[in-house]
Amino acid sequence: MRSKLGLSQFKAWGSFIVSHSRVYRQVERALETASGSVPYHWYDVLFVLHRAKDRRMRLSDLAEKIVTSKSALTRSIDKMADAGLIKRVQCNEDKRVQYAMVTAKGHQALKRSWPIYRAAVQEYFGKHLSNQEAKQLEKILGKLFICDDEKRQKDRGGA
Amino acid sequence: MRSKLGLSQFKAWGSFIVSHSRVYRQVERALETASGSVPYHWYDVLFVLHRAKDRRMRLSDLAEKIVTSKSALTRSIDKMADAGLIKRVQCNEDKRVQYAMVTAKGHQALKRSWPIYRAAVQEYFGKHLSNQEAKQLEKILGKLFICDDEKRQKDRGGA
DNA sequence: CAAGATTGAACTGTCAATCTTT
DNA sequence: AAAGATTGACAGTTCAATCTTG
Repeated sequence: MRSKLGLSQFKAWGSFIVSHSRVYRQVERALETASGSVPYHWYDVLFVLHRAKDRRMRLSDLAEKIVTSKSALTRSIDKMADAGLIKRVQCNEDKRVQYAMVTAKGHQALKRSWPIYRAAVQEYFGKHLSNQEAKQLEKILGKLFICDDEKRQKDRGGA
Repeated sequence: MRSKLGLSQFKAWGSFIVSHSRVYRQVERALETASGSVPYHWYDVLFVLHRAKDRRMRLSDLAEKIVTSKSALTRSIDKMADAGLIKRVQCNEDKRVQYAMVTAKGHQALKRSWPIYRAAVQEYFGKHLSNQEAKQLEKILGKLFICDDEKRQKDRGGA
């Protein structure tokens, strides 16, 4: 915890940026080009909603979970609703609130996309790491955002 | 090296994605909002050009180094040239080739931005990692793209 | 025809402004 | 006035088509 950026940290930063851009793009592309799968961003939305209580979530909460702005989410949700993968539901207690809810079709899309997603993550990421390396990596990267999460922790056992 | 994605690897992937999006955005924003600094993307271009031979590089090579498409780079370079930070230079031997070259003004912009960039990387990334962790991280992440780099290695000691 | 680079059209994400509800 | 969400204007990205040179 020094106040000035060390060389090791700077080099690690470089690897972080480069590895992410390479790997992420490849996974993204794998999902885009495979037939029967949804774009990464949609996958993410479906995945989070699927695990949420009643398979629905407030748009604000969803925007925090996945990482987008509210306005971007509004637009994604519109498109996904057009595609029939999710449904908008108004909240009765507070009419400002909109829920996004996975539809049966959305659930199917998630199930169809999962093998493609899994295979891509394995190919471009998992394949290159031993179990030990993967665990180390998770632990180290966790330090980068745990501080944030402690602030915005509204996630009450929603795993 | 298994053929199926393991749980450790999948969890590491999750950390990878989340940590990157959080950290990267914050660094990006730090550069955008600080006065006298250039956007991250421009910084990256200036940084790479600055270290290149004669402070210039072919657009194709540059596009490979930083991670963008050629068309995106063409447009960035145009804007940066408008801003006076880089200069386009035609190649005499092969008139298809365009070089991008850092100008004095570009060099100054790089120097002005560096402390801001360094501070942001330290604040949102380096601060959270010990030297050992940083080294481990770099080593592990290196495995993710070394395979790619071996294929496209045209980088003859350009460090 | 291939390689380097550029352009146009379409798309996506972002900021600020706005609308509704509390 | 603040919170949740949406919209319009705009900037940046991408794909395919194009232009020029080799």
